Amino acid sequence: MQESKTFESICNLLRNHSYKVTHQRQTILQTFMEHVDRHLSAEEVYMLVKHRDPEIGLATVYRTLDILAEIGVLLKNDFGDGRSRYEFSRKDEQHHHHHLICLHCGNVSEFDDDLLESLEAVISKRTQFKVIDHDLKFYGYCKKCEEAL
Amino acid sequence: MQESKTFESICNLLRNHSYKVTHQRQTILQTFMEHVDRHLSAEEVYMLVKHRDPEIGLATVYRTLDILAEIGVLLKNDFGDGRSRYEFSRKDEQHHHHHLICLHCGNVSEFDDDLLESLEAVISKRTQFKVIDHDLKFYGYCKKCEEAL
DNA sequence: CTATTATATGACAAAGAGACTCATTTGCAA
DNA sequence: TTGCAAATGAGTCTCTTTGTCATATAATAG
Repeated sequence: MQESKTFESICNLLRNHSYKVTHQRQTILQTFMEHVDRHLSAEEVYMLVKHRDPEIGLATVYRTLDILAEIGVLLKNDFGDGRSRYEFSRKDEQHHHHHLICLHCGNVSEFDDDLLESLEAVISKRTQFKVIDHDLKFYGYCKKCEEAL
Repeated sequence: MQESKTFESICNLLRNHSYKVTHQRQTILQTFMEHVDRHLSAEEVYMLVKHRDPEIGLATVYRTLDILAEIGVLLKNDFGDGRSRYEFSRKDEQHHHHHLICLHCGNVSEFDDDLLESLEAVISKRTQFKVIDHDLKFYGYCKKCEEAL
């Protein structure tokens, strides 16, 4: 079935795709796994990684995140704040979740729903567009900010 | 009711917001209105505007588009191609349309639907997030590209 | 119609994310 | 252990967008 995303399994995934498992990639992956809850940008990962190994360069972080996204470990998101943000992809999800983006603090939370499946079908029927994927974002205010305002 | 978006009405809208109606802004607006069908980027508008008045600077185009978006004439979109793209906002639309983005040619078409209204209600009920706006994009292949592939 | 003034403009610099370059280093297979 | 393709780090470069500032110009008052 679905292979659980352990550190080791991801290293194997890299090898299966002919990518070398360098210590930089391991450090970046490890760091990322310690912050699954957040939607980190490359720069943020870089900062966190620096603690563990100050030798790692920013370009390597960019390259590694790209690769992890390419082999399906991470998802690259654009929340409109001018930088890409990554999250672990949960392949077990049929249709990925939607994001709730706070206009005040920028925090991103998630929401599961499969309403879009039916909408994709409607689109295919009504238009000539073959839908492959979708991206749904909600903008508003998280509880904390809503209360503070 | 809803004021129709004529050139003149937009000029008045500018004045109402204490913006001057300069000849540059008029040229940019006029140019934009001749391409309502497309989702132009600042650079593209700049190119088109150059024909009419080669003196207009790129910064002015950026500033004007920003202003037009701010006063509700245009909508600023992010289709993930690394630049903002503008379209006329149709205030008469309760809930704005969604975009169908072709992964091959990059062309953007539109799709109307109000399914999201109910989804926003569900979110408000199930989470503590106060939804203000949403953004739904579908990625896939337009008819032309689908046939060509 | 002219003077006044705050706003807008154009040219250019600069910011910021991210991709590219290339000499050096390093997994890893033989 | 060796060989080499792949990866790395440092720096440069690109691209979109914003900032700066001296000059120009709408809108307004007179």
